[in-house]
Order: sequence, then structure tokens, then C-alpha cells
Amino acid sequence: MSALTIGKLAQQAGVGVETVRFYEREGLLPVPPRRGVGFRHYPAETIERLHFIQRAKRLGFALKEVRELLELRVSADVSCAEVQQLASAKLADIEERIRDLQRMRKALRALAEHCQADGPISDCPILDFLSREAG
Amino acid sequence: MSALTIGKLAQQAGVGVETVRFYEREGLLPVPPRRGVGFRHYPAETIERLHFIQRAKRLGFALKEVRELLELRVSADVSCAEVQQLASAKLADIEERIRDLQRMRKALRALAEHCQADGPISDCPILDFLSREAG
DNA sequence: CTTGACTCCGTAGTGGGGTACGGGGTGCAT
DNA sequence: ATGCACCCCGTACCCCACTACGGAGTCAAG
Repeated sequence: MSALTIGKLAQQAGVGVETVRFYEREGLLPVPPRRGVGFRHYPAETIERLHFIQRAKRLGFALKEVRELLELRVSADVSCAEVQQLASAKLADIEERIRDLQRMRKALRALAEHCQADGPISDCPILDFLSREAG
Repeated sequence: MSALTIGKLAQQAGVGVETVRFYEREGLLPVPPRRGVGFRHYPAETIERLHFIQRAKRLGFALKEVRELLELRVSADVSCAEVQQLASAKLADIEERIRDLQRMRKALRALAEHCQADGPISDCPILDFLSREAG
């Protein structure tokens, strides 16, 4: 009853058909059985698996990290520690990116404050900073 | 006296030779004169231009934005406002990326706190969250 | 029975920022 | 004069996450 063609699956999960095929190639989705002339037929659970992928992506995981999470999920004799390991590595990663961006923000704000927008470009503190030694 | 081959230039500026050629193709560096058999010869100022590019990159500007900054720099009858415009757009951009990352951090931290690393994977709150509806 | 929407497949293209390769010529030091 | 580092060029390749294309076959509604 709840078998889905690739188009239905994609629609239900909010992704494109090509994305589903792509995920299959990348090992994020199991290879589905084929009906009749060769059309993919998916069980309804595959919608959930696609949701899992979307959520993990929203948390900042790259696709190959999502694949690792999916693989851990089925290996029963592994403790939660491995998942936590991935999560905390990702957390550290995100924190580093935040710090980098905060440094950029600080520098850019400082430059913008000095800028009097109606001045000639020859006096622009932003270009001046970019042009100076030891920037 | 201070004319540089591409290798010397790259070394002085801390980039690769291929990167210099790449920047030339992308319009970030002016096409240099050729000496003798066709070797590029750069004036010493080109080192500064490469430093400009590196600094702008560190502030989070993409290469095509750097090119815009470089173009503004030589157009004398343009006010500083255009530069400030680019800078504040970039600032808004950076701030949005910071907010996105902070949301990810918050979600991941919340998950990691609930995780008892020595539990079985079937109880893992992280995988549980990823698997649940309405994530 | 026709029409239109769907599916199949492999391959190629996107963008960003480079990096690598290969085959040839050259400048300089020894 | 010989060897090695350097230079030339075009092209291809890298990662990432898709997206597009084209031609053929197929399913379902009217």
C-alpha cells in the first residue's frame, strides 16, 4: 500500500528526484527494489530516512558524516560514545567557524566605523587598511 | 631592479605560482609585461596587490568581491560610499552566518548534554532526535 | 488511443578557489 | 657544457552537493 515511486518519495520528503538518485549513489539511501519495468519502489520508512538526512544537514553535518551516523545507527553493538564523538567534533568545528567569523566581523566593523561615506575614495579607510603593510 | 619573475613574486607574497596565474586569469592581477622569451616580469607593487587580496579574503570577501574592491580603488571619481556599501553588505552576510552557526551550536549542545556516552546506541538521544518526526 | 506526466540511465555542468600535470624551452651556476 | 631549477601553456582535476540534459520507455487519465 505505502510503496512509493521516486517522485512521490521526493515530494513527500521535500527534496528533488535527482537528489534521491544522488543519495542512492552516495550510499545514503539503500538501493530500493524495482517493480515491473525497473522503477524504484520505496517503503514509507525511506521518507523518515530522508528527514534524518535533512535534519543532520541542518545541524551542520556534511553528507559523508551523515552517512557515518546512518551506519552507526544500524550497528547494534556500538555504544552511544561514537555518536557523541561525531557530535562533539562537529560542535568544535562549528565553534571554530563562529570564532573566525567573529574576528572578521570585528575587523570589518572597526573599518566601517571610521568610514565617512561621503569622502573621496582616496581617503577611504577600508581600502587604506587593505592596502597597508602588515594588514 | 625590483622586477620579479612569477616564482619570486609568489614567494614574496606567500602564494603559489599557479595561484598567481589563476588570479591573472580571473582579472585580479593586471597582465604583466613579458621579458625576452615570454617570462612574466612583475613590478614590486604587485606584491602589495597580492597582500591586498589576501587581507580582503581574510575579511571574508569572495574573489569576485575583491575584484570589485580593486576596481573601485582606481576609479577616482567614486565616493567612499560604494566601498562602505560592499563592506556593510559583507558584514550583514557574516552576521547571518554567525547566527546560523549559533543555532546549530545550540541544538548540538542540547543533544550532547543528554547523551550518556556509555549507554547502548539504541538509547542515543542524538540519533533519536535525528530520527524523530518534526525535527 | 492519445497525451502528458512520470521513470530510466549515464554523463556533464555549476560555483568557488584553487592545485596538478605534462611536455617543452630557458637562465644560471659550476 | 651540463645539470637543475625555473618558466611557458592548456587542460584537467579536486571537493561538495547537487542540478540539468537528452533520449527512450511507461503508466494512467480521459
